[in-house]
Amino acid sequence: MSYMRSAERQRHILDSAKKVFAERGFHAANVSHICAEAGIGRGTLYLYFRNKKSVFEAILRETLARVRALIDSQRPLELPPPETLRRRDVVAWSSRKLHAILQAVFEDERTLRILLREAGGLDVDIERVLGEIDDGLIRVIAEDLAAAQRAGIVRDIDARVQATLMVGGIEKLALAALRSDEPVDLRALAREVARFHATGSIADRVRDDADSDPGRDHGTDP
Amino acid sequence: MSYMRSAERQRHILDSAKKVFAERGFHAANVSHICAEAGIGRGTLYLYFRNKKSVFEAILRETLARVRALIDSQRPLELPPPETLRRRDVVAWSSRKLHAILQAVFEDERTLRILLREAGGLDVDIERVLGEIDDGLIRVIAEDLAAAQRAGIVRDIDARVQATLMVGGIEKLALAALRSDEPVDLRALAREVARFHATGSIADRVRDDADSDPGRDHGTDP
Amino acid sequence: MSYMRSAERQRHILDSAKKVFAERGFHAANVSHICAEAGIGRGTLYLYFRNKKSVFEAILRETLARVRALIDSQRPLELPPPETLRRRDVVAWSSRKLHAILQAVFEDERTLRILLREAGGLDVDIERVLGEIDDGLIRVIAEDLAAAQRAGIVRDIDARVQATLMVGGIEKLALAALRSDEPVDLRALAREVARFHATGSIADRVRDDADSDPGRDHGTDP
Amino acid sequence: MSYMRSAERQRHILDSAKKVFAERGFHAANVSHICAEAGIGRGTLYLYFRNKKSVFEAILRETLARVRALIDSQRPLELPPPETLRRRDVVAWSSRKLHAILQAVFEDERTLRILLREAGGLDVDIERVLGEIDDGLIRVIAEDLAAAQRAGIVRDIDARVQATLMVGGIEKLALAALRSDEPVDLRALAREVARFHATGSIADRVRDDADSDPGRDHGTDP
DNA sequence: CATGAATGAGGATTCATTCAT
DNA sequence: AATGAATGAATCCTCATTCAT
Repeated sequence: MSYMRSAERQRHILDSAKKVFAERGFHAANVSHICAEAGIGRGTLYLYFRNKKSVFEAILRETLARVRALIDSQRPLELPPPETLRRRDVVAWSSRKLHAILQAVFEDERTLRILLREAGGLDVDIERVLGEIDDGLIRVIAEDLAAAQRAGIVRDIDARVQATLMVGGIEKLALAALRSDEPVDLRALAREVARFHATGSIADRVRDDADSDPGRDHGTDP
Repeated sequence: MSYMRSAERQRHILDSAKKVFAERGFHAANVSHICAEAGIGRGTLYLYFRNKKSVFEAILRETLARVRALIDSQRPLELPPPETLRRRDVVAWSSRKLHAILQAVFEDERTLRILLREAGGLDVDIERVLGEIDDGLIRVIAEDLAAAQRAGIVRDIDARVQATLMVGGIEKLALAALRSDEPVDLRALAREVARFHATGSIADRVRDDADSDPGRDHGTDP
Repeated sequence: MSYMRSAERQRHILDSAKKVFAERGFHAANVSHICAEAGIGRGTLYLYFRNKKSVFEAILRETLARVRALIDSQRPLELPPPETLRRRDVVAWSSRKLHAILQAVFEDERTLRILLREAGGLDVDIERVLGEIDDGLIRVIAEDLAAAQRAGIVRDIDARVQATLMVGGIEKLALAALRSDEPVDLRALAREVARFHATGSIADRVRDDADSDPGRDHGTDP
Repeated sequence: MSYMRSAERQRHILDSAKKVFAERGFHAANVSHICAEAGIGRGTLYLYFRNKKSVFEAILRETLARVRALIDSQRPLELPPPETLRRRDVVAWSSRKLHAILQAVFEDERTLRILLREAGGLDVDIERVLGEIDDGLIRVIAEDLAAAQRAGIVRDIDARVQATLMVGGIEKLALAALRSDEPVDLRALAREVARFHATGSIADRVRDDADSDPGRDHGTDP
């Protein structure tokens, strides 16, 4: 491969590496695989990255950077009074918001695959970055939830826990899709999660807690 | 190490391996580490297992076996009519149920750690087992949800998706705990998840979808 | 190669390595060369030594150990009064003494070759060991010289400098021999050096410094 | 780096290389280090030298050239009759002569360091040059010694062996100085060696070999 | 002439697995 | 059955050298 400007080439290597890491995982991916994919000599990679690990880290850091950009760009939401909204509006809005966030973070399916499959067992530096990505993503969602709480749209629950549950749920759905080699439709996932989390699963026929009849006390384990 | 009958010894190796895998992850764990932990010679391991991978697989298969046992032992739930229940009863019941399941599957923290951190990047056989565990766990929960739906206690939503979200959420919470080296309290996690999923997050002040004012339709993306 | 007891095998590897290092020098000697010479697999070497460098260091340390043993075994010499000796007796005695020392240190020609050819450019740890060997060898000789001084057999000169000169001289002669692929005859070298250092090179016809005519002072540089 | 004529630049590279080689030794010195020191691009070095080895060789050959110049410029010494000299005159003269030679050969401390530390373990071509330098240096000194012998100032000993011993001694002293990071004072070294070699170390109280009393036989260890 | 991006041969080292004892 | 010494395939990385610009 002929000359290529430095930044361009680094980008190219990163993309090739992303592909290889997504397909094989960190350990099964050899430096040789990456270089072959990038169409470069094995030594060339080391002009742009300190070692294999740092290529991987660079990929993760790009994602982390996107997450941070998201955090930085976040403005306190301007929300209408709850009385003017219907539940389906909230779900739709929340779904769109979620989708935007997911799209920004999981840019492409390869990134998604890498993030979902390399949960750990790697180097400690790498685990930290993975943790920060998780953390940032959860925080972004939690902040929107908190804003919605202040606006009276969302119940007064622990926003961070709620956000963690949403992220975990989404990732699990995505992982299932990846496992069956279906393409992952982030928009659909976002919609699904938004709906579930908004509505709750208990049927209306169940009585409200405030209801008079105390009945027998639940909650003791069998 | 003194005399030990074959089955006993295999058990012992498995436990030692579980400890080592939980601490270091599959790749960083050497056969030497495992044998040292088990107090046996390196050759001995190969009398009981075909290779390193199959030790790991055996650990996962034990978990899978527990999941399957759970599936097999599952009886269609006998549930009271929804009108006799209050929401908090449902949450409490669901929380207990969930906890029982999680406890059965994630036996001990080591297993949990292994399952959460080795999401992939490993061998294809191993990934399949991981997938089956996930699948089974989700199915068990989904079936209970379906039963609750039939009993009119749970809304008519996609039980499998709901179960997936719950599992994903729980695991994400657990992972966060593991990352900060806190012990994982499965009961607390189960309670949290049960509550969130039961109730939903939209505040009561938001109008019902059935409400008269049609307004313009929000939220359906083109 | 079949089983061999640990100490024996380490010895065997060390000998093979000594041969290879002597022939090719540290850098040109590959681990593969050493293992091929020893008739062992490449991994086996690492059961006995941490790495290539430490094999080399072990060889040097053996020599250092011999030097130290020499130092420890050194007893203050019992020497006859100088008046009972003739110069040739002193030379003969000194030559034998020197030879014994050289033989103890430079055990075999391989060791000699290694020590003479790897003067430096290597790792800092290794250079230190080389320095200590040099130092010890010089010290042993210097101590004998000092004893001879106390006995009035040797002039009152700086014993350490004298010893350094002797060692340097011997090594240079040996190196010249090695370069022309002659076998090194340590006994002959010792004799030569002993003679030169004993007698001095100025002819008798040169006047003694004590002689009357003071003349102008030659030789002290400004 | 600004414009520089070919010869000048080659000179500049050589000087930079000398510095780097002296500091790090041949193997630890990278082409990159040299080029960085010289302030040139890595490719440029190859316009002036065939490869890394030939840079090193060029440095050695410069020294060899100086040695040869010394040989060529050597005129048979005009020496006064020994009876007109005192021993201290001889030492002083010999010391100055030696110093002049050493200075011419070991031009600067860097050269000295390179020559002393890279005794071997390198390429065969390089070893030959090193051998020739040694050889030439010894020959120059030997020839002066021979002249002094002819003039009756120096005893009738093997001049070449004597010269080798002197060179070896000097180099060992120099090496010790280098090891302790002291600057090497060639003049002092020359003086020391001249003195030792002139005088010899046996005390006057030891009887002359010519003495009548046959005494006991020599050569048996005490 | 000068550059430095690109290259890939070469070498050290690790570690799962085998097998003689 | 148990061992652990021996193995060598596998892989990362360095760095002298080339060559397109």
